[in-house]
Amino acid sequence: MDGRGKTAATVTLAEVAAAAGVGESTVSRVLRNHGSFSAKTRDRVMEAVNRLGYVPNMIAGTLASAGSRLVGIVVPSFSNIVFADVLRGASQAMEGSGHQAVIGVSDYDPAREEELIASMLSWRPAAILLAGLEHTERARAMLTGGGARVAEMLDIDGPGLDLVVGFATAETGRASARHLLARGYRRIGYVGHDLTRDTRAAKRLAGFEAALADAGLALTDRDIAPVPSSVEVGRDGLDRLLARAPDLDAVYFSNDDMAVGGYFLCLSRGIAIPDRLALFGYNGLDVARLTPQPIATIRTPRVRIGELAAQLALSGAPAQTVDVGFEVIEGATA
Amino acid sequence: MDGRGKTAATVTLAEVAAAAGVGESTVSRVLRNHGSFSAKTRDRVMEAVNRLGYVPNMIAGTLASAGSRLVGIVVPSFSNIVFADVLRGASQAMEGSGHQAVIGVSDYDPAREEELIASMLSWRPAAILLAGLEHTERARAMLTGGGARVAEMLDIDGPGLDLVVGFATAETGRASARHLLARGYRRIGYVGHDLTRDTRAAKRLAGFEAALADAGLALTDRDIAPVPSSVEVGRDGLDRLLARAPDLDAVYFSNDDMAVGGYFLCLSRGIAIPDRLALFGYNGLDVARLTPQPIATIRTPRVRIGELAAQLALSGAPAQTVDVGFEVIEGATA
DNA sequence: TGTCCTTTTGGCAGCGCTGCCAAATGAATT
DNA sequence: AATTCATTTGGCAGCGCTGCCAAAAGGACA
Repeated sequence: MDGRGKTAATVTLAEVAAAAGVGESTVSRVLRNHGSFSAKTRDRVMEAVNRLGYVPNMIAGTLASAGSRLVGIVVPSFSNIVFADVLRGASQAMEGSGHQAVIGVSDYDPAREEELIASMLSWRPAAILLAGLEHTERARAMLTGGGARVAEMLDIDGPGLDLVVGFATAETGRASARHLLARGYRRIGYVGHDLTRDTRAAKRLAGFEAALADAGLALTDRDIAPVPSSVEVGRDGLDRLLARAPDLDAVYFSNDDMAVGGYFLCLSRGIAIPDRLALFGYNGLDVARLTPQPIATIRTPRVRIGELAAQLALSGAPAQTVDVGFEVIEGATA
Repeated sequence: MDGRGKTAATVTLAEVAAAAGVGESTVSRVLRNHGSFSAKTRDRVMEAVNRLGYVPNMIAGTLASAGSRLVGIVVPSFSNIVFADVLRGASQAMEGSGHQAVIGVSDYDPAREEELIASMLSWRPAAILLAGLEHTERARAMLTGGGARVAEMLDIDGPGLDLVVGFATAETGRASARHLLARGYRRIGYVGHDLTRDTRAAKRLAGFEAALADAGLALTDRDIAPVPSSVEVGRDGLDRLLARAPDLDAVYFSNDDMAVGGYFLCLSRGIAIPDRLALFGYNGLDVARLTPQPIATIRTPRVRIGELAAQLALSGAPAQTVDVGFEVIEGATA
């Protein structure tokens, strides 16, 4: 009554063994290419496998051998290209090694992340990959249980649970500020999105402000919308900001989506970039590189991060923190 | 020697049962809130669960009960927002119902998709969600096995295996052509990306050309780059196309990323839109809606498609094809 | 207090596979 | 032909959980 009609009786390894006239363990060895068996036996087994359309049952295999080939990945969002890139890298690394990704979306909610971690752990994954270092107390406790390797990605500003692969998040904010200061900008504003959820954006801003403070300056004004980042939010945020502080000479955006929105606003309004107003983003997004004036931003090796995290976690590397660095893209908007 | 040290001995249900002084099946019933048990028993069990930090083993549970709570999803790419949206919708629908997504990326390669389907099937998923209707013969055969529900998403132009949720792909191309024709454009070009891999883009173009043919017209020229779509490829494609056919009055792009690239080229070159050249995209992307002139495009309910596909597949709905439709966005570039 | 029915509980046989061990087979050597 | 050693093979006990069934414990009522 649940629509999952078991019409085609599932073929089991035992049936394959019977059909091939060999023992179960022999079939198992052949299928996993593990242990020794004669060429003749292998052919007999493979013939039976193909004839019966046998599909191995990983569930049973995993239970018997303890240790699955699943890798749990929890990201805050699918829509943000940052996580898409990280996932792509991780997928690449898992390809071939026979691992499968079980993916969950936390929607930037630590409680939801905790839930997802709990249910992933119940699949006894070989590793769990997470974004950032901030997790609930209970999540940390579950993760420290020791069952699975843990890799925290993107941010290395703090202590990790096991593997940490990323870059110095606050430092990207500092670097952005230094870039603007070096170019002579002094009346600097900030346009951002929900910082309580996006803790890494908050860390960037903190770094940015720290660098300003080092130069004896402070943000002239800021506009922070309590919603997820988007092109639209960036555009409207800059609009509001300029209404309040028309004499800004530069704006730091919480990321490139936001900055592109700001850029579009300037285009529409005929605001000269960078002479009248400089823009600085974050992420090194494709679209931000291809606007008529490439947007000044910071590029981070996201695909590499996902790849490296998966690689290290699955290869049994010792607990460590890897700094993959970042790169300031000068662009033409600052 | 593989780094997956089982330091913390895994707590089993039997241990919880012993600690709580009840039988195993009682613990199982309490944990799944299934069957009957007294409030007192429940408290005793939960206390033991929390004290021991018990994490249920889904692998064992699934094996015992036959029928997993995993849902396999194969998408062509992570980077394309289309699939990110579909995944988001599917995730939403699975949330709460206790299902987990096992996700694989085929990179638009049917052979790779087949491999992924095979390995997902070995996890005995409750359902498999796929993009499009084109699959290898062997993939179709495996899917028809009956073990899992199948939902093919995004495209409904053809026969499906089980559930099909999407819209008429070729018709989107037709609608785009009709829109341009109705506005009086006659010298129309096409800028596209690798059509052998992206079969849905090919179907759109076929529909577009069919509608032109109905009006006694044909594409004036086309530029098809044998690479994945991107803003850059769209920009460069339009550049080449205009070099060859400077008198075009409108261009149809394979999608919005490409169209945004074309739009940026026009901005840089000072090409007046839409008077000198009209642009038409596909996808209804956020960024395309927010350019100074919103790009004419077609919006498809992608999140809804993922959501509906997962919903139907997991609720045991009968095999069917659902047309969720699409919408022409007039924009300001055509 | 005894009877009957409902609710609650525990025991245990699998689910399909792998890992271990012992047995069988074959090849090489005396 | 007998012995030794390496290779190949099969049997079977779990892995941790669920589903079934029978047994125990309560409750209602006579």
